[in-house]
Amino acid sequence: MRISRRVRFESTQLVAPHQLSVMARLEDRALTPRELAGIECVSPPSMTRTVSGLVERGLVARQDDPLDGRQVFLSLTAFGLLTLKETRRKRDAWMASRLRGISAEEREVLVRATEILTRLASE
Amino acid sequence: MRISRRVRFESTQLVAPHQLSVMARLEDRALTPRELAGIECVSPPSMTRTVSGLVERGLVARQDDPLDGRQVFLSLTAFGLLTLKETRRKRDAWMASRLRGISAEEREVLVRATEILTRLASE
DNA sequence: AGGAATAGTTAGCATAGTTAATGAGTTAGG
DNA sequence: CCTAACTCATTAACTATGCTAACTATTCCT
Repeated sequence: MRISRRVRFESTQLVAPHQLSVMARLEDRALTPRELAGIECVSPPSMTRTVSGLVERGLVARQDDPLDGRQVFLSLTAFGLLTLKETRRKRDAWMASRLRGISAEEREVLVRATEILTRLASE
Repeated sequence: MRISRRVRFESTQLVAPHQLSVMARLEDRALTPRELAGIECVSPPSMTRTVSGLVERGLVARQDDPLDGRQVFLSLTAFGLLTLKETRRKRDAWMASRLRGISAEEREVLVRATEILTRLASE
């Protein structure tokens, strides 16, 4: 929890972490709110609010599904893509400054740990 | 973020994670709200609320500092200690079930990664 | 003795999560 | 073919946890 809070604090303030996570999901392809909610382990209403914030700020666009009137497709706008990249750059700059202080061998440990945890979380 | 949410979800619901973290700090020795706020990277008012919740539930006790009337010492009650241990037991049972699925070598990677991240977060 | 600093709290606000209920759209069965 | 049941997204109302600013009480310092 402490590490998570610390990272949150240090990360850029441009876009909140959970918003950034959603934007990253939309980088590859458009998704529906329900799909996003499932991926992010959040209820659909939560995702609605998160997405609404992004839409208001012009980072994400809603598009009706022509085949299924109930559904909505969400995708990054050009501005959203730019912001995603910029936010990543800033966040990575902070992280890189921390990682410079540790050895290559320690970095490798973190890479492997991330793989293991990602696998455990997805099971 | 996703992993953090997942752990939160799977953890026992007896005590919220940030409350548990505070209780664990008090296991060794009594601390003041301010000290706890510093350790947990949280503002003093936030810590007041967290602690108040624990006091209301009989898990933590407030004691006036006889030497400095401004200060308060916080310590675990007997019930608090019991709850801490029980909550840990449940949480560890879930975590253990996940860790059973990975190799001893992978567990070692996680141990080392934790050490590295703890060091980075404390700098 | 009196002003500055410190500790804890209170009050008010923001964010992000939840469940329950609503409305629109789709699908399937009689 | 039309109605009943389901699905999707959203809204409403509530909870939890963080923050800053302001307040009270105490201590420290000159």
